[in-house]
Amino acid sequence: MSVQLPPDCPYYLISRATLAVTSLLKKGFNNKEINTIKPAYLGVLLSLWNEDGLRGNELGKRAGLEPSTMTGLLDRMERDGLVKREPDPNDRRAHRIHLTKEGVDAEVSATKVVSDTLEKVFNTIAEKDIETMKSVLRTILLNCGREDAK
Amino acid sequence: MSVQLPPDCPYYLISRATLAVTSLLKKGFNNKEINTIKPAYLGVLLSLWNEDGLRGNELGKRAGLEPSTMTGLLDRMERDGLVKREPDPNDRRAHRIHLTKEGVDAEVSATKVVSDTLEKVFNTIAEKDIETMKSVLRTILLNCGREDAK
DNA sequence: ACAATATATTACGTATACGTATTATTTGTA
DNA sequence: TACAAATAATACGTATACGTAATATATTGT
Repeated sequence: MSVQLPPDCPYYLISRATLAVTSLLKKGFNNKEINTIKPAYLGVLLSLWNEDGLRGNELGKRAGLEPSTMTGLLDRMERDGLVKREPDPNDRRAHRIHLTKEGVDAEVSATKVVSDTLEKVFNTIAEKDIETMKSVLRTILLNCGREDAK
Repeated sequence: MSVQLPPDCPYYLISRATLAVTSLLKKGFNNKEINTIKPAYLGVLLSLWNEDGLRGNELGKRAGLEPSTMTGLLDRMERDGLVKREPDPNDRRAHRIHLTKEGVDAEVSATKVVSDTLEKVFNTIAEKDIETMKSVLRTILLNCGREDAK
């Protein structure tokens, strides 16, 4: 494969698309009753809305993030009042991450922002093409030696 | 479109794929004669190898980056000896960005790292599926209100 | 010609993510 | 059981990218 100029390079397009969608989500989270949520919080929130009290460890795995990334992310989420770290009674190395009331209450409006945004971004695209893209992206992750690809 | 859990969400997959490929490129640039190149430099370098002496301004447009992002990027590239800012004789607000000898010389080995990496990442994927993905990504950029989509 | 506007760039603060090193525990094994 | 190895988390430095505000210079419209 030859090196292509940015606008034709798949890597360029993937990078730009990531930034563009992230930027749209950020805007969505900025003019609502929920202005404490940031795009990076979503991976954690989705996991916790589904199952509260997971370890930072486990949250990182589910979101595909390194442990050292989780530290700062959870710092910001705690600062913004969405979660609280609690000591794990069974393992003194670990913390359990619990949603605060605010974190729980954010689910409805945050979910709406996310679906509205994804709707806007993806609704003009044929379902089968999205599936093709997802499959290609999973293969890319595998080829990069990632387990995240499931 | 409903909010999907991370491993099934196209946005999650796009984000992870971006990080995974970037990480692979970074590794490629780390055990070679060229250890000053970082993935983010590529957009600038590709433009300058093609046409030296562009403005920071123009480089940002071609790479799809904000002007304020270019400042830091060019700072690091100058620090790493790849480019040099020169005053633009026709416009005292502007700079022309010129490759140093090291920047020029890096082309061959850097291009090799990039093609080897992209080869590894994409070669198991059918060409038509890559094209489908690229087309979907361009539509995503358009739906996000980006001009980058060309 | 000059005021208003636009453009090129930088400065600064923040978010996001990594890698490496460190600390505190827990687990597994000799 | 003692000690090595693994695990959970944090600390720290760095890269990457944005947005907003500031500065300097050009361009435009009157």
